[in-house]
Amino acid sequence: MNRRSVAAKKRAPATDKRERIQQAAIKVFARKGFYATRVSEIAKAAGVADGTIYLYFKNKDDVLVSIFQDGIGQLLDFLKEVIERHESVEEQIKRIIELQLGQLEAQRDLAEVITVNLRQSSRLLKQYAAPLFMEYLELIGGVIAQGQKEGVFRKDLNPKVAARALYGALDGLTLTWALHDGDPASLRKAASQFASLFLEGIKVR
Amino acid sequence: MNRRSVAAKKRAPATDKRERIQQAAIKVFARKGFYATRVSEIAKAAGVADGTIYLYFKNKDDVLVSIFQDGIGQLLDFLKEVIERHESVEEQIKRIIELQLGQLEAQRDLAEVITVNLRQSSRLLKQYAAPLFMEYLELIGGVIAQGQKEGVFRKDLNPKVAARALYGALDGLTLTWALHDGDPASLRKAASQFASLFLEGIKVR
Amino acid sequence: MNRRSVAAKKRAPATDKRERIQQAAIKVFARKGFYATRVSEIAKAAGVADGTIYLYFKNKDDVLVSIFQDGIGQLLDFLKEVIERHESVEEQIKRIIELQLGQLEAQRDLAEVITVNLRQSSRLLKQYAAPLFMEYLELIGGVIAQGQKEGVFRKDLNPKVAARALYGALDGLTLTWALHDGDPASLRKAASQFASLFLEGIKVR
Amino acid sequence: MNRRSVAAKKRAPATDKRERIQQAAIKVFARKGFYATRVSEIAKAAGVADGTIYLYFKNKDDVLVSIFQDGIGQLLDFLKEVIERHESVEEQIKRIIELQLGQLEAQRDLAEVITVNLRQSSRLLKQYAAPLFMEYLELIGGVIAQGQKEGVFRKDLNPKVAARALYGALDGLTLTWALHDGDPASLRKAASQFASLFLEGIKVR
DNA sequence: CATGAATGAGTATTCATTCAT
DNA sequence: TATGAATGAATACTCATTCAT
Repeated sequence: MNRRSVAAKKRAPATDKRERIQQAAIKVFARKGFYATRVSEIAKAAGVADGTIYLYFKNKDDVLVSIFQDGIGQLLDFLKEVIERHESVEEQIKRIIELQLGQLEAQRDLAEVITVNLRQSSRLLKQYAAPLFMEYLELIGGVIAQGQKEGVFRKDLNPKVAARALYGALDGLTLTWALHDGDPASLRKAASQFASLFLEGIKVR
Repeated sequence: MNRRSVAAKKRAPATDKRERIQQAAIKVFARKGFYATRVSEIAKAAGVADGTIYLYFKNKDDVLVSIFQDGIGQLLDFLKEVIERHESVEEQIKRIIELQLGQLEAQRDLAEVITVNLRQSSRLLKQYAAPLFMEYLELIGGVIAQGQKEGVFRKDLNPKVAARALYGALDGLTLTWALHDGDPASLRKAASQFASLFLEGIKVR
Repeated sequence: MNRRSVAAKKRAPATDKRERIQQAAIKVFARKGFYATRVSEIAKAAGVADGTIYLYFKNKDDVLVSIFQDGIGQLLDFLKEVIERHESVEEQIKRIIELQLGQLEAQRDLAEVITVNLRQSSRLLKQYAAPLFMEYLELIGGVIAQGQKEGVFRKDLNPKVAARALYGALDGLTLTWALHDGDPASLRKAASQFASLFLEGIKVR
Repeated sequence: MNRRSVAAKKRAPATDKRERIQQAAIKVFARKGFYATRVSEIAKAAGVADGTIYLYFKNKDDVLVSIFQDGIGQLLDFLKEVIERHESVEEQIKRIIELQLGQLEAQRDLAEVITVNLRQSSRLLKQYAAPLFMEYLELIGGVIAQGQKEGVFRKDLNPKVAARALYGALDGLTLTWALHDGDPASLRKAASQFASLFLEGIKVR
């Protein structure tokens, strides 16, 4: 404990700074886009020198990737929790929807970075985002497959297709919300409406 | 026909070259992404000199925008046609889904450019894509509202939310398809499955 | 005669066009400067196609050089006439001053092109302008030397120095006039005042 | 002294580099002209990287303008000193002539840059040079006006015209010297001869 | 003679990254 | 760890010139 806190004294400020840089980057990326953002702008927004960024990240790409990984990683953790809680699959789907939209609602800038900026480099998208994406989609697909096995969800739908459609719909709602609206209430309302639409569509009648 | 060929004598070569540049750009953009693509690469792929591109487009951005505008414009035209044909709203939704997926299925590179590359410049996305995008969404929203008026679709769903979700789901299906799968059959199958899911979810019971 | 007029039918329009291009170039050069002027702008101002300019001039430099040569050439011709008229040297100096200022007063744009634009290319200045310049200066120097021989002008002044100073003073008056004033009357008044100043300064007392 | 060296610790290297770039630019501009000079050539001559130039100057234009401003600024400072020393106006005129020619004689390249290169961009000339130029002319004009008030100089000459002619003559002498001669002695001799010519011409008899 | 579409060499400027302090 | 001055590779775009018609 003592050792940890001693170590913390040395690590904490560093972690702090890393996070400060990430937060600054999220803000600037959201406002100007990844390519239009200068490393010096991130540094300025984070209150550090340009060179300092390279002490915490390999390069500019790495800053974006780390933001995505941390963001989607958190989402994955939450998702796993939801699934493990053994609720009904129907309830799980509801939670997934609330989670994805709710998570981002709280961090509009992060939402824009993940939905928009990440696509700015096909290379990054394919290399880093896709695998995590697939993991996320597979978890959702698993829930749907489980629902089919339980006889709750229609069996004539490919779970992967349903999962992709679900994710895409949520991404689309987030995108238009992030670009135009920005009102938290509207996103929450959209979430519940879409949940109803999706569940009615997928449930066995 | 005769008239067309007469007109062609003056316009065809120019239009031809413009289109050749666009097609070349679609290919290169899809492969390397917008920002990573060099103007000289587009020129080379199109078989023209670098400077020639600037006789047909204002700048590199303009090339991307024109691709999107022509692509989405075509989609809009088809969509309007579908709606005007006075089919049932249910049928219209089916056609919209087939249309959007079918249109892109035929042009995988274009699909990737529109779903991925366009988001590479927030500025372009907001400035040029958003308006056409909104028009597209409004047309879909109109179909849904019409269905509600006819008593066919549930009235507890906001047409705009449903439209965005629909578009997003299709975009998501296209994205994963363009990035991973690429098999035309799978996209068509996904289309019919998703149509069923969406319609079951939105119809009045 | 008949043959000449027949030939004229073929040559006249050509000469016409050459001059039209020169006049157009003078206007545009004066307004935007040599380097900032596009060949296409000259073409447009002259009402010809870009390529046509290359039928009458070797290149863009050649257009400027030809303007200078024709302008200074005319000045040289007039100057020789003045000297040959056997007036008193004092009278000749007066005429030179009136000539240089008067010639340009009538063509303000040409004045700016010669005083300002020609210096825009050191290469052109050294290669084409300098020799003609020297000829001009030598003519003036000759007048001064003649005045010294006649005992009218002070012998303690190097004729070359006096000639350069005379030319420079006139150039300076023209430059400020072309850049700021532009009122013909003021240039004429300046001419007579400077003539008085210069002659009083050079005459033997 | 001590204070200067302390300040130097922080400022000197920067100022040093800025000046090194200016000196290099003067050399290259004089040899090749402003437009024909590549930024990379200046950088190479100054022994810095291309990008470094942009840490000290806004752009290529700014390099030229700064050279002129520093050069003419120094001349203005000296000129004010001369005038403040309360010498006779006649003496002041002599000093002005010696100053302008002497100043440049010591720096032939700077002379060529100021007399030739500066005119290469009408825009720069009008925007940056003209104001300082006018200040210089007004100082000279003031000396002449003072001489008229004292009854030493002829009152039938417009002080502004006389000042412009004086400046132009000196500029002309410098120009031909910089382009052809280059012998310091000849410029000094020309200075005294021209001073005599000008003063004899302007003095009341 | 005249055209103007096409060419492609040529360059100022930016900005991610480094490294001496 | 932190800095930020210096680097220099990399590239969109321009525009004088050509040449097929």
